[in-house]
Amino acid sequence: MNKTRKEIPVNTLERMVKYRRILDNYAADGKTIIYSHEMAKLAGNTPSQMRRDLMSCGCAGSTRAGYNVQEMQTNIKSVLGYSETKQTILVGVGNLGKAILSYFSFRVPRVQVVAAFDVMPHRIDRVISGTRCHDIKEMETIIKEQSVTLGIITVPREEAQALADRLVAAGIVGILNFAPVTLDLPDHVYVENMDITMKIEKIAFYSGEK
Amino acid sequence: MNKTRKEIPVNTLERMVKYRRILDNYAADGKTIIYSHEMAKLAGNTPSQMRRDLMSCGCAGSTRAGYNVQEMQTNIKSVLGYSETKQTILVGVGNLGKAILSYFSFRVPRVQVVAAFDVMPHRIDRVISGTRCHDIKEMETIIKEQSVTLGIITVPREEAQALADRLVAAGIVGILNFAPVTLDLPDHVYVENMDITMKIEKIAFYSGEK
DNA sequence: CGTGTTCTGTGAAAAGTTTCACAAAATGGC
DNA sequence: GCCATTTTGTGAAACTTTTCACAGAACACG
Repeated sequence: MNKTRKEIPVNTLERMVKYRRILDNYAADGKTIIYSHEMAKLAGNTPSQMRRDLMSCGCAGSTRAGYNVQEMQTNIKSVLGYSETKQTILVGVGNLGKAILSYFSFRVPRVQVVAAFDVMPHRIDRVISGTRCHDIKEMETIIKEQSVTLGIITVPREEAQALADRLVAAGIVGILNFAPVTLDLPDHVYVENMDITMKIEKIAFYSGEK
Repeated sequence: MNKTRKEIPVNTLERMVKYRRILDNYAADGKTIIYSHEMAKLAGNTPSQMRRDLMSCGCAGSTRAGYNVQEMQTNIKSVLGYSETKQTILVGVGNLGKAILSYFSFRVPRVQVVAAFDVMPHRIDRVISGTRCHDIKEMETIIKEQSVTLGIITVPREEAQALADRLVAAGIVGILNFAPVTLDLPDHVYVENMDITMKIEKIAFYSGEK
């Protein structure tokens, strides 16, 4: 799509989101410059990795004077594509779904959750953290009407694949999947899995070994 | 700790958890052997990566006859350390905390959530998915009494660092952090962050580009 | 205006991970 | 029992990511 984008290493991109957050807080304190070692401390990595990452997004610091916070913010936001907003829906308004709705309502700039869906009658037509929950029957209609491109799946495992198929058929091209299954979808759909189980097992594995 | 463990690449380890899940389902269908390409299909990766990963955990297949499912299950469980159970607590019983409690109550074999904690009086002494929520004042006591080593943080961002410090002071050595901050903790503590924001921004970035 | 110090930017090495490609083994059909 | 086929196991190549190490720029201070 954009030349610059393609060149950014995946891992760097993941960290970039974190950097944006750090810089927002840092700037809120009225600070205007920051050194790579300060940022590394805040981000939990090394100064030299910070500098590489900043290079990737076209941030130039100046020797001895560090990096200009505002310029970095602008660059990072431009790299992450903050100029365009992506319409998003969430399906499955259980505890997890609700938690995520409250998360997104005020924290993710470029992603707008336009609607939520569920099958349970008692959830339908309620508004959670500013997002209305609709009957899942209306899903395809709303996706089309509002040009929704991203979907968040927070339904039980058994229902995830069928739901994902429906989302893709309706035109969704990016999915955040919280169900513990591997979704089998066409190549043009970008899927990320949030595997809570995996993370906790990883901690169980590595903790107490250092 | 264990010689075999150290040699397993991090990424392979992450996938191992997924493999366990896949094999559990696969075995439940009464199947006893599986080929690397079948498993790759189920796991969403390539046959050759599968074979490498299986090598790392000491699984040997036999030419033309594939891998023995039960043997793989045993090996993976032994690599992941399923013989010992780790005591875990969760702090912050909001929507996210509740969602995670229901997740863990029946899905993660080696990790046992022994207690939850919150500050809100209306949450205290309630039982969520089999786990009792206690007053956070009792936290240190329960950690010590029950030899808890892992902690899951699902409190608001502002409270996360102070909470993490308390957990570490009480003896916790592994933390799963859902708050969108970088925790600053001693080296001996293993921390994993679940950064929901990051994942959705990543999807927004990559989707629609393939 | 010169010297010492503290930064950045970056080539190059190192470390980590995935993919390729093919030999060797096992199976089934004939 | 032999040939064609399928599948594993694995060296080696390719690729990705991190770390090292240091030249050069900028500033502070005398």
